[in-house]
Amino acid sequence: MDDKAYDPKPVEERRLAAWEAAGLSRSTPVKDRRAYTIVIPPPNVTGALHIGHALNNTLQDAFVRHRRLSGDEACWVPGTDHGGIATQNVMEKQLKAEGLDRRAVGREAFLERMQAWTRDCKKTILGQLRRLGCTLDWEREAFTMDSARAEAVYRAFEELWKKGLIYRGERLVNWCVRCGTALSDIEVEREERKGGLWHIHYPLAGGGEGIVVATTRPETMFGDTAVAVNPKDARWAHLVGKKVLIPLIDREIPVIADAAVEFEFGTGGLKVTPAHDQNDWDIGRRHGLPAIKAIDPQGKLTEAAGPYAGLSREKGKDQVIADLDAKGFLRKKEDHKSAVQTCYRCGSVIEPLLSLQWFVDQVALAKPALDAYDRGDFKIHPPERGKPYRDWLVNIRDWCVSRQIWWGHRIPVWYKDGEKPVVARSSPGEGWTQDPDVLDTWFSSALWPLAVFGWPAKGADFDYYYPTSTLVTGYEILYLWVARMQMMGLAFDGRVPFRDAVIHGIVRDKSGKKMSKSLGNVVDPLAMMDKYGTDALRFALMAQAHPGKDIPFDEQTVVGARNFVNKIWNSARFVLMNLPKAPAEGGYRLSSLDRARLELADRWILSRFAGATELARRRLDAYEPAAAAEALYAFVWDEFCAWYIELAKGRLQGADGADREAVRAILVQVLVGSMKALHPILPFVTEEIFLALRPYAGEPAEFLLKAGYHEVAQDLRDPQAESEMARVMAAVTAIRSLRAQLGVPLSLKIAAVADGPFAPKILDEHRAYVGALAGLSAVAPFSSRPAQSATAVADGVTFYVPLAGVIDLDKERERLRKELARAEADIAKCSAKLKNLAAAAGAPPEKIAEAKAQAEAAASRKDQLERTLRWLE
RNA sequence: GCCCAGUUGGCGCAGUGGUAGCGCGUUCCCUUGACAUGGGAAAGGUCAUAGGUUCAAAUCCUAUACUGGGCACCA
Repeated sequence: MDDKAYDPKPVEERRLAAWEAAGLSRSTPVKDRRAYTIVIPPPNVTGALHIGHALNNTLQDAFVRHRRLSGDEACWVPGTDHGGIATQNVMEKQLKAEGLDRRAVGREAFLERMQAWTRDCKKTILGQLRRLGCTLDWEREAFTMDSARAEAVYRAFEELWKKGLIYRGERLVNWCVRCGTALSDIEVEREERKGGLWHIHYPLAGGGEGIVVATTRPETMFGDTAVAVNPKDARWAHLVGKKVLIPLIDREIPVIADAAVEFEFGTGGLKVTPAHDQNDWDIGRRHGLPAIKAIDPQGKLTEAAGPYAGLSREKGKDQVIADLDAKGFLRKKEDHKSAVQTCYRCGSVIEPLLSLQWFVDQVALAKPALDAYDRGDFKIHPPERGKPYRDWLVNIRDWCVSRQIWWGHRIPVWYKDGEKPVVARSSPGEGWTQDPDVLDTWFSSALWPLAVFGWPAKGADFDYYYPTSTLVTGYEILYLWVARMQMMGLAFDGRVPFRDAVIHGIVRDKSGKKMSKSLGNVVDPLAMMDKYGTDALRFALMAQAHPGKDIPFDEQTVVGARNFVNKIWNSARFVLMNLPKAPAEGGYRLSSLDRARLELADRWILSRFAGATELARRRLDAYEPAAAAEALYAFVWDEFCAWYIELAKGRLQGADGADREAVRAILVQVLVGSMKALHPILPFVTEEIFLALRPYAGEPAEFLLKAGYHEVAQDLRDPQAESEMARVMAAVTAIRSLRAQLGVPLSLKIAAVADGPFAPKILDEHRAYVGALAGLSAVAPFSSRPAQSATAVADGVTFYVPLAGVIDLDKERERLRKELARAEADIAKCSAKLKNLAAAAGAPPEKIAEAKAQAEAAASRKDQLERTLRWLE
C-alpha cells in the first residue's frame, strides 16, 4: 500500500490468483442456506468479448457478489454458445481467405475445424471473464453443444414431438440466400430502402386491355398464379373471373377478388405470387391457388421464368424490366420506399421462399409463459420492458427451427422410404438417413437454464439451484431468448426458469451511435482495463447502468472512475499511516466505542455510513446498480474523505489518547464497511484494502467475499447529528467562500468573531472543526460592532473577519447586497410554501415544521445581513 | 398505423408532489505530508410546449412537437 497512485495491474493479478487458488467462486449446495443462481447468457464463440459483454457480466458479477455478501449461496454458471449461423459465418470467412469453401472441405472436416476454433475461442472468452473479475463457478462450465446439453436438446425435441408440438411442413419461410438457410421470423431485420414500384400491364387472355398491377418485384412475376383486386373495386369488377396473361411468358392466370387488396395502393391490382410473399401465400390459400416457385434457394430464377431461368434475382429484375419496357408492358415506374427484410447475421436481403422445414408450435407453449407473466411469477426489470414481451407472446407465430447449415445440433429425425420418420439419437437401422439440417441455435439456448443443471436428469444440484433467480441480458434478445427460455422451462419443468429478468441497454459510443466495426467506434474492454484498471471500467459501466437504458460510453467516464478508485486507495493509505504498527488484540470494533463520548463528527459519519451502505444494499436488491454506485461514490468521496478525514487529521495528532483511538476505530470500521459495500462493483481495490486493514478491523476472513457485509447497526442513524453537522459544514463553507472572494488563501490563518443563535454552539463544541476546516487561528465571541471586517453569513451564525486595510468596503457592501437578495428570494419561496401548507387541510405536520425552520433560517440570515450592511453604511 | 420510452445547466445523465442534483467541461485560487488521478470557491437550468388536477407539479393527467425504439403493413 505504498504506491502514491493506485496501480491496478499487480493488485488484480494477486487477487485473481488468490481467488482462483481458493476456489472462491465455487458453489455447492448448502443446506439451510438460500440459493441465489444466475446462468450466464452464453457468449457466442465468434471471437473476443466486446464492451457489451463487459457490461452484461459486470452486472451479473455485482449481483452475485452482493448476494454472497448478503449471506446467500450464490452460484453463477459460466458457459458459451455454439452460435449457429454466426459462428459458421466466421469459419466460412476464414475458409474463403484460404481460397476454400465449406462444400469443398466437406461436412466432417468442416465440423472438425469448427471444434478446434471453438476450443480456442472458449479459452479467450473465459479468460476475459476471469480478467473482469467474474466469480463464475468455473467447474460448472457448459457449452450449448457439449454432450450434456446435446442430451437436453434431444430430450426436448423428443418431448415436443411426442406432444405433437413439433412438426415438419412446407411453408413460406425467411430464406437467407447468402447463408443458405431458413431463419425464424425474429431473426429478420427490417430496413427502409429506396426502390421502385413498377406498373405492369397483364393483357386479357385472347386479346384486349387487361389489368395493370403495381409491384416492387417484377422478377417474381413468373411465380404469379393470379391477379387479385378488391371485390368492391368498380374499376376492375368486370375482369373478375376472366383470365389474363403473364407478360413475357404468356401463361394464363385468373383474376380473383380478395378483400386484402387495397384500393389506394398502386393501381388497385395485385399480382399474387404465393411462393414468394406471405400475403400472397395467404390469398393463395383462400382461393386454392397453386404456388409456383420463381426463385430458387440460391437466389436464381427458376425454370418457371422460361428464358430468364438461371439469372440472379438482381440481374433477372433488371432484364425483366428492360424487356417489359421494350415490349410495351411497362406502363409506369414510381419511386417507392419500402422496408426490406434482411438477415440479422449477414445483412443480405431475405427471400421469402416456400420450403420444407421443421416448426415448433408456439401458441401452445406461449400460453403458460403468458400466464406466468400475468401472475407475476416472472418479472421483468424495468417493468416497461414487459409490455412488448407480453405483446410478442400474444401475437406469437410458429417457430421455424430447422437450419440448412452444418454447425449445430443435427435434427434427430431419421427417414426411410415407405416408413414414417423416426426420432432417435442414432440410426434405427439399415437404410435410414438422418435429416441433414441442424436446429436453430436458439433452440439449445432456450434450454440453457435447465440444461446447465443437468436436465433431463434431476440431481441434487438441479433441486438446489433450479429454478434460477435472476437473468441478466440486453433487450435485443428479449424475444429471441428470454421468452423462449420461459416457454421451454414451463413446458418441461412446469416452473419459470428464472423469476427476474434484468434487462439492460446497449453500450453505444459517446454520441449515442451503435458501436460497429464499420463505423470504427468500437471500444475494446481489454484496452480500457489495461489503461485504467478493471475496477475503473466496472465502475464506469455500473454508474451508468440505469435499468433498461442504453449507455453512451465516453472514455472520460472511465477516467473519472479511475480517479475515484485512486481516491479510495489514498484514503486507505491515510488511515493505515495513522494506525499503530501492531494492531490491538481483536482490532478496532464499533461495538467497543463509548457512544456517549463520541463527537458530533463521529456521530455524523457513522450515521451517514449506516445510511449510505443500507441504501446501496437496497438498490442492489432492486437491481439498480447505478443508484448504488452513486450513493457510495458520494458517501466515500464527499463525506468520508472530504470532511471526516480532514477533521480526523487534527485529532490523530492530538494529545487525547482515548479520542485518538476512537477516531482510529471509526476510520477503520467505516473504511472497511465501505469496502464491503463497494466490493460488488470494485472487487479488486476493495479487497486489497480490506486485507491491509483486516488485522485492525478484527476480521478473520481471508477474503472480503467471505467476510460478508458489515452488519451496520441501524441505531447509528442520528438525524440530529446529521442536521447539526450540516450547519457546521455550511458555516465552514461560508467562511471559505468569503476567503475565496477576498483572495485570502486557506493556508493563511486568520481570526474571526462569531455571532448569532448558533454561535455559542460553534464556540463551545465546534470551534476546532471550524478552525481546522476554514483556516481560522481563533474564533472569539461577539462583543461589539467589529470594524473593517468582512462578513460570512450562514444558518444561525455570522462570522466577522477583521481585515483592516485589506478589504475594499465598496466591494464588500456589494457582495453582501447580493447575498441579501438571495436571502430575500429564499424567504419569498419559503413563505409561499408555508402559506400553502397552512391553507391545506391535510398537510403533514413534519412538512410544516420543516418549512418553518427553512423560513426562520432564511429570515435570520436576512437580519444578519441587514445589520452588517447598516454598519458599513 | 399501433405501442413504449425520452425531452432537466455547454455535453452526458440522476431525480415520481414540498426552495432543482451528479459527473465531465468552464472560470478564479491553492503544489498545506492520503490523493494535482488532488483541494477550495464560483458561474451556469422559466426541468420541450400548451392546458389541467393540487394548498403545492420537473414529478400526476390531457393534448402537441421533436428524438429514439418495438410491433404491424407496405403489391
